[in-house]
Amino acid sequence: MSNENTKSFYITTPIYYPSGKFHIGTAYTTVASDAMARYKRLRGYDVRFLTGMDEHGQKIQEKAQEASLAPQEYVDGIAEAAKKIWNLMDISHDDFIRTTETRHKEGVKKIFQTFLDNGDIYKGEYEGWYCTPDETFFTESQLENGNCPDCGRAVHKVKEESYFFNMKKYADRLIQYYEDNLEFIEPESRKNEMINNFLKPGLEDLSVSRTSFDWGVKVPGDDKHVIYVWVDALSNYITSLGYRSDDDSLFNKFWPADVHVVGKDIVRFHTIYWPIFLMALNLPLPKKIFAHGFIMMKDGKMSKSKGNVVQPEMLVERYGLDATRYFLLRELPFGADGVFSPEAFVERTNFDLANDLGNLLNRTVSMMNKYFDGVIPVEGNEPTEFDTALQQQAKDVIEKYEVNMDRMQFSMVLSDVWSLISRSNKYIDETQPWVLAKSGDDKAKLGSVMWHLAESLRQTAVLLQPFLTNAPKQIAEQLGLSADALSWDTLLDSSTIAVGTRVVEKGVPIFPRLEVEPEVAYIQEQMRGPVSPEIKIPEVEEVPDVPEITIDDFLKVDLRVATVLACEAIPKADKLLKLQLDLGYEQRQVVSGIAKHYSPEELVGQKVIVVANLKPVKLRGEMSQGMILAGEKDGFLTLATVDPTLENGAKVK
RNA sequence: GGCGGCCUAGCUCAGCUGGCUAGAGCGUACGGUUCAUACCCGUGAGGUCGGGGGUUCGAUCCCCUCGGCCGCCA
Repeated sequence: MSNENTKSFYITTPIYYPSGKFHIGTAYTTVASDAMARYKRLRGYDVRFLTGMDEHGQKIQEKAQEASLAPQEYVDGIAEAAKKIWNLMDISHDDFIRTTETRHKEGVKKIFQTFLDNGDIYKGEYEGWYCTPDETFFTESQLENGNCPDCGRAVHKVKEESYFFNMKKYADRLIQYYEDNLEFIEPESRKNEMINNFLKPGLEDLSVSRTSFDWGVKVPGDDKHVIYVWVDALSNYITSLGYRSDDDSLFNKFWPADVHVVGKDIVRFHTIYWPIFLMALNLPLPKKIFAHGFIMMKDGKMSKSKGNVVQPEMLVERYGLDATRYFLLRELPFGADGVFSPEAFVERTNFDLANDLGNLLNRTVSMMNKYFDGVIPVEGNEPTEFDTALQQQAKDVIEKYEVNMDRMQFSMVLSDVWSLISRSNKYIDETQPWVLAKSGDDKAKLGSVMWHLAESLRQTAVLLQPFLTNAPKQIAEQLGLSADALSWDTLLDSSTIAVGTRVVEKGVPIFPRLEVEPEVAYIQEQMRGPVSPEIKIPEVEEVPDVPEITIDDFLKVDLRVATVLACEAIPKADKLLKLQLDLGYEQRQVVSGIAKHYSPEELVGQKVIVVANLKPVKLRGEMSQGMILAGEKDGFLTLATVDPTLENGAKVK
């Protein structure tokens, strides 16, 4: 252990943006990174695991204002909530960086200054369209029907002085780096996307400052400008290590990072901008960017309006942390999207944890007590074919485990570990200990069977440590083993279980079996229910400045009640639905941007309000004669409803 | 519209550079067992590997094409 050649391992999660809640997707990223960090520690690496919060930006400034808080107070509250949930999830991070901390801000200033000094940054003028709620800029051509392509809300034109980073200068070097480091971006498909969509067509310079708000790090020597999100946020990976501070020993030890774990939505920033910033700083690039997928629900993405948001706290509180972590890491292939369903969660917990693993431990402990007064017997002298098969399985699993762990294929690793658990259950059937117990003279043979079971469970416990944070300890406790018996080095050391080790007298099931239907119903209920009050930020609806109109202006709008007769999606347009409406006096077709909020089926038969005298327009090749009204909140659209007794064609005023 | 990916048993998915009777889990039918959390173990049924064409001695795996789904970009 006291080896000065100990290898280091630096792993990071993204720093999360305080949008007011931590759903299960955020927990997923963090738990997966945690599993990797724990594994590397288990293997003797000197690990540094970083997570944190991205606390600057216009949106936060506004949210704080709405909540009548200073921005700092606002983010302080959320940072506390974040720390609380990571504590709940047993996240073993070594550091928690907040971009509002001095250590970070000082680092960012130095980094920006270097870019300026080296001529990588120049001052220019930015022109584009800005979506305030999304805090994103768009070019003219990116807009959809003149609105934000992400959320469909109105955008406004902005033109401001800005600093730009000259990306082109480093593009070739970056491509070369991709080629020299084939495993830099995983999964590989993400790399192809970056090359085909950004690098091949040529990089555009990146705007790296803003003057429209001031909640951020000021540009050195130009207070009007705030350093914009990506330079600020990405730098956390090195400022947290004390890069260019008085003490940069951590930086020297841990940089370059071994892996930045990110969601697939921010791959571009981590595989293009971040490496280029590092090149401009003349620093080595991270070894790997691993992009994981999203947790989807059966009916698509999680959203409040669909009532399918899963809060990790809810799962942990009712089913325990291990069951929650197990589900996330086992059910979803790391790197691809996966689906959460209450049924799958309950079944995984029952089948894998309760029936296979929990029950194996329980029956083993029970037999030790029944046949050997609770003392684990010694290994037999001559292994039977069953013993050999069991041990071989363990060896095979360990071998695959190491390979797949390095590839961060957590679901595969767990599946392999369960093949050892299954093999152990089968081993009991093969050896039939209860038969051996009856024929008194096979005591040694029976003892050997018991030893093999204990050993196999011990190995399982060792292997599960990166994933489950309680079960391995519980297994060791019930078997009467010390913590030392769970170190990686003991995996294949058959002398680890000390002679005379005594198991607990009564093994309590470590994973109680769940009743399927009530629990599925419970989870569904929670998903529908009000968002947990855990992190409640008072929200005040933004009241936009809209000029007053007269009653005459209003009467120009011909609003009519109509019934949706038919509705279908428009191919190649994921936001648009084509509706056939009955206005009483006529039928007409309207194209509406609500596909993300309503399915065609649920709209048929609905009464809606139509702007009947809107100038017809062609959208995606389809005529739209009018517009249906919907209310919007946080990007979610809800149709304006009408009393069903109002007849089609009735005027609304 | 451009680039890329996917479509394998009822369900969710494995199948590396083409080669024995195409696999796993769940579900299902039947059987075994009792140490155990009504758990565990075994056997069977079930697939024209999206459709069509091609290359090859041989293709789920390569090429072309059609259809459906998805990702990134525009």
